[in-house]
Amino acid sequence: MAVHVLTLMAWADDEPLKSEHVAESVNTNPVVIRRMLCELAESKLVVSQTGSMGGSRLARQPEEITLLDIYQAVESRGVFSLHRHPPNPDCPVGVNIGSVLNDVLDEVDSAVETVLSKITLKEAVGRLKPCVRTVGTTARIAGAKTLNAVATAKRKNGKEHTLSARN
Amino acid sequence: MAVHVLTLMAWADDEPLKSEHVAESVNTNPVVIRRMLCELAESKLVVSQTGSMGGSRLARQPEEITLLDIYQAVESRGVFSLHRHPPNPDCPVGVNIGSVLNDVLDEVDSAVETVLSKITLKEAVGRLKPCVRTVGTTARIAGAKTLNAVATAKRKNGKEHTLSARN
DNA sequence: CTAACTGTAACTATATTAGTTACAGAAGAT
DNA sequence: ATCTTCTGTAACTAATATAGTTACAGTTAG
Repeated sequence: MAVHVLTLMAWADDEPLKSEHVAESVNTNPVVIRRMLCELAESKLVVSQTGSMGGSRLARQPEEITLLDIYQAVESRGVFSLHRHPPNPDCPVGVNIGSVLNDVLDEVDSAVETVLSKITLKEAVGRLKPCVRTVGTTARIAGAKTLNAVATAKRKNGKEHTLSARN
Repeated sequence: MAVHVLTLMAWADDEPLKSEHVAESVNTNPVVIRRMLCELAESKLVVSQTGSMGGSRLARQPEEITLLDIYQAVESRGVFSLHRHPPNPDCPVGVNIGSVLNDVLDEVDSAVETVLSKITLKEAVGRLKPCVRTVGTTARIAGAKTLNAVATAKRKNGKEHTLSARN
């Protein structure tokens, strides 16, 4: 989800976006977005401006933000987690399995990080654009204003709920 | 946790283990173990025998089971998941972000799978043994019987709860 | 000063997983 | 045959994590 949010901002091209409008695109609540933006701000990925005409924009250029940066900013735990209760210390396997698993987890994590570090936000937007083009070039030129319009249009509809997601 | 269970079995060297004893080592409930064992049995990683003197053992040799096999048997969803609700289809970014993210998710998943596929159960046990040796060689020779003894010893103590885990 | 924003606390809702109790059925032991 | 010791599985409760909601204080442009 955080990737979605930052992609929006990269797409809006330095125009500050309001949490309400971002929420419309992500199809969620503005507060959820603001919470996430706070995390992203702590990691210096976005800057927000309070007050009227405020909003959030990227703190760096899209080519200087990788998916790894985003992942580290919002994801607290690693890819997998260990036992919820510690294994039995009286069992020869139980005592030592933890350190073995931790080594494996470290290997997995660093593999994931390697993949994510190779993808920048700019690339993500690039992967997006070929599809967007089919809608028409006006959307691209309009930038942030388009999002605004979309949000306004959506506001009059009821809510709907369907699938599942975290990024 | 599944890795823990299968490591126990590899360690027990083809001796069938009872769910109750495995549960003692993992420090959880026998039913939780049996549920997991059922999943592992569906994936043909273990075989179980009902009835008295029953139990479970590995269906293949430890060197023929990788952590990827275990991961795929037990973990239903990929490493990350997508939006819990679908993004706004009226937003140019919202419509297309899903397919972009799916591509990324696929890359991440295959990186994880590559790492896991390179580690066999036999190796996991090997990483374990240097530590176990410090306890004394008797434990190693005793095999399944040792687990039994450990379980019996533990049974008289109260319960305790502390940390966190999934594999 | 006011309107339009963000930041954040406090709470509720939902989903996933673990743990528990209970019991039917399988197979060795007698 | 039947008792005992196991697995398999259903049905429920508990714990945890995340999302969503409401509410409001603080900030800034006009």
